[in-house]
Amino acid sequence: MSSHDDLRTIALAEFATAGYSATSLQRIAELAGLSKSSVLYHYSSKEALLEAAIGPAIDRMVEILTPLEGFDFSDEGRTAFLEAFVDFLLEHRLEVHMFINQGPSLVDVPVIDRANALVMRLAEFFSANSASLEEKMRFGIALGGAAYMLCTVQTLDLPVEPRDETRAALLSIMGQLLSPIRIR
Amino acid sequence: MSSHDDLRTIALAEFATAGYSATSLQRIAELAGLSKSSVLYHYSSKEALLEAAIGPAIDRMVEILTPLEGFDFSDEGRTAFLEAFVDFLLEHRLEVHMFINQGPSLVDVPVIDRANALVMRLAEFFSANSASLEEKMRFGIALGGAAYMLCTVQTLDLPVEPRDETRAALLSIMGQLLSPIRIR
DNA sequence: CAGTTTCCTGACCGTTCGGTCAGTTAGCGT
DNA sequence: ACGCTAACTGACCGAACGGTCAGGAAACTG
Repeated sequence: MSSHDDLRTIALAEFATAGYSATSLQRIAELAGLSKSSVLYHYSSKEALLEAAIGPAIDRMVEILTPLEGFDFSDEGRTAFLEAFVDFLLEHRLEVHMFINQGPSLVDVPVIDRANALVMRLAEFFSANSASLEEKMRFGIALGGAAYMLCTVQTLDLPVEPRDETRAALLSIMGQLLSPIRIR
Repeated sequence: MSSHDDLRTIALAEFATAGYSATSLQRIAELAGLSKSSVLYHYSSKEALLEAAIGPAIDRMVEILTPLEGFDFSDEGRTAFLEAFVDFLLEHRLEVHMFINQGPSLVDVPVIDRANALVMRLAEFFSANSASLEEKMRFGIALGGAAYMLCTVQTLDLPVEPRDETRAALLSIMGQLLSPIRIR
């Protein structure tokens, strides 16, 4: 893989696990086997590296969400969206963990503002119709909980494989949390 | 309130919202209307301030958890524990948010190691008997989700008052997530 | 072959970090 | 009046931070 892509991957992993502020360019350079100057050759600043790390995931989620806005979440398309959402979480768990847990603390960084706006749009989408307090709380728990759980698999002794089983379980849990109509 | 307690409160709020690494002693000093030297007069180091900020909450959770370990979570004491757990989350939401979301990134700090050990004990307690993958995932989502949601109330347009309603809703959601036996 | 571009580097810069220390001020018991 | 202590401060320190810059090595291009 090219140094350029290497750096993006390494930076994403470090930003997500150690935190953006706590991750130095020196650290990323060492993990990539390069000098700090080389990191700044490929990405003009630390912020540019952050943009490269999480920007594509934000764009992808916007792609998924945009055509659905305006439709009711309780429509028949709900299951299909839930599957797309869960697959997105599984594929971009590091990115989601990043802008969920560090978004509020990194305001004024452009790419983070985009991420925070996306989270707001998601919240509005899920609570589009008659959202009670509990339903809003359910959305917050589902989103923050999935982001946390998917990045703490090793700490909690959770196997990430087989992927299919993880996906099925996550679908079940998220469906239960986000379904506006529940069995009492 | 004394400067000593002021500093603890301010530091906790900043650590939880902006992150430990991203919060400077200078910043805390300014919020408290003191000089950085005064902060280090009351607390011998930044780590000591962190210990004062989240240590008591860790001790309190250990107090709640310890007498229950060894008992099955599905016993009749389950509801009582769930209520105590939810009340703990509501009272110490900033502290929980801190060591849930920054715990993995601050290893080798003694008080954080204590927090991480506590999370492990909690996980083992909840999954004491026959925990399937999905049940472990449910625990992770419940814990991380509650920590996230309770600290993102303003972003998600969630009212923190009335407290009773929040508590009841949280009890309902956490009970549904953590109950080992569910309606299929 | 010469010229250009790509990739990479060490030296260096200004700033901020956590932390130390000597010293000042104010209150309080005697 | 005195000394003692708690609260607080500015000056200062070495280290690490993000970032700049001039230049070296290698590969591609005419």
